[in-house]
Amino acid sequence: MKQSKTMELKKPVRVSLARQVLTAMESMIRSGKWKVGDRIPAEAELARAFSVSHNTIREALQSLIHMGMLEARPGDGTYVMASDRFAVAVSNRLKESELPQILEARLALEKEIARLAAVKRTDEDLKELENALKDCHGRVRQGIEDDMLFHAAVARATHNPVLSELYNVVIRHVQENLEKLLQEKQYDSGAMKLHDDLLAAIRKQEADEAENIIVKIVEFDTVSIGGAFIS
Amino acid sequence: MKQSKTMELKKPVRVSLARQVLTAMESMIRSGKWKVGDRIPAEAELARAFSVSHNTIREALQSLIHMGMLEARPGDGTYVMASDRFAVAVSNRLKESELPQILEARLALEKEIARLAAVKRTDEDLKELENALKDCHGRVRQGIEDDMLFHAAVARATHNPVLSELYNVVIRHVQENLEKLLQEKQYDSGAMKLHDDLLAAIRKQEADEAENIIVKIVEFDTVSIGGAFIS
DNA sequence: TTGTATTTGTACGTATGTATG
DNA sequence: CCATACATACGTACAAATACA
Repeated sequence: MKQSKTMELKKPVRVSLARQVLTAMESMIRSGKWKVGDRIPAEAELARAFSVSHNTIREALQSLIHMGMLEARPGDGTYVMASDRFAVAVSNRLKESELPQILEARLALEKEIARLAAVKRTDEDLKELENALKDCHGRVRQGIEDDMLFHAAVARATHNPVLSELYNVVIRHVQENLEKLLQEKQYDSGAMKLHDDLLAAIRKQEADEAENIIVKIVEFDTVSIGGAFIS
Repeated sequence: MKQSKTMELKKPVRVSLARQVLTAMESMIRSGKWKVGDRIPAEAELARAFSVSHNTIREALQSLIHMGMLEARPGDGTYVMASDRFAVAVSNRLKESELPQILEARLALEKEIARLAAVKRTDEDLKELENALKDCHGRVRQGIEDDMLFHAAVARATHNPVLSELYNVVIRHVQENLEKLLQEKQYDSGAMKLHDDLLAAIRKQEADEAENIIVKIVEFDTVSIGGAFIS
């Protein structure tokens, strides 16, 4: 009875000061003016800079803190912890999920990403994929990290930010779990040849083939994790 | 040099009052004590209820407001707008995305969801799917809404909350776009027979068949939207 | 070890704008 | 037009935690 009286009109004409400060700070972070790890100016200084009160600054800061983009350290300062609220929110959700569920989500995204990359890749994408794969072959030690970068490059080749951003968050969690489980054990990706095959399929723009290869790659990672669990 | 002085120890012993209030409020919303659409108590009342200051309450409220779970209406009150911060964050990200990209994400999720539902469905899941499909056949008018509920039931049958929660957000955006584009036009889902086929495939636990059917269903929706765009 | 400055955390009070009846 | 209730904003003060000399 109260919400839709005259009409279901939105009237965001009025934007609170705290929200203005919040968006200003968020854009400072997104633009890189405040980088991850930086300590931002003290509340009093920000209040002077924005010409608003201490409490207004505090409201904006607390919002960013609660959503995980900033961290306040009493007696020290306030530090930038992340640069993307979407990634933070998805990451927090994944943290309270089981690994098998995350791996299923990864497979869902990765299969379609492989297909789309094969269909939509440009010549520039191919260059980047070749470079990423070269890094994989070069270093044996940091296999997992380079492996992730190659997959991220494939995701970028879909030219679909929704899919690639989502995938990046998911694959980061998978990577962290892989690192925990296979600490000393050489990663040594037996999937290395499969990566060459994947690049070849994407180059030929063969979607079905790309998907089949990705399935094998993900299966490889999955049994690695599963094996580490059992043994 | 500053963050890891003695050790990289976490010390979550100290939890700010505002954060305690925030989590308390968030659990009130998640638990359903504060439902979507409800007006929550005034700030002064909350301050008394939680035995904290007006500003502390305000900090917690503003955080929930800024992340989209609450909405403050001056001279009126504060209302609950959403019940899940993860869903809100994903939804906000989708709002600034193009429909084709959202549809690609939907296809990625839906294909794997169909496979997993076929593999993992229980007899209880089958019951729910049959009921949801019955509703689809019953009403012709609200085709889109019931259609969405059936797909949501399929997602639930995967028993993977990550996938199903993500899918629910995505499909809601697709639905809203469908409704906008096909307002008066009867939805009349030519995909209706396909839904029967999908249920049959899930019943037989045939993953490949379920995936193939889902691809056809999504294609149907996609051309509906595309056609509406062109004409 | 001690003390001091800095910074965040908590709290109260006050004034103003805005919607409702 | 007035009274009420609520949100918004500011100012101030002090407490607690940390850094650094």
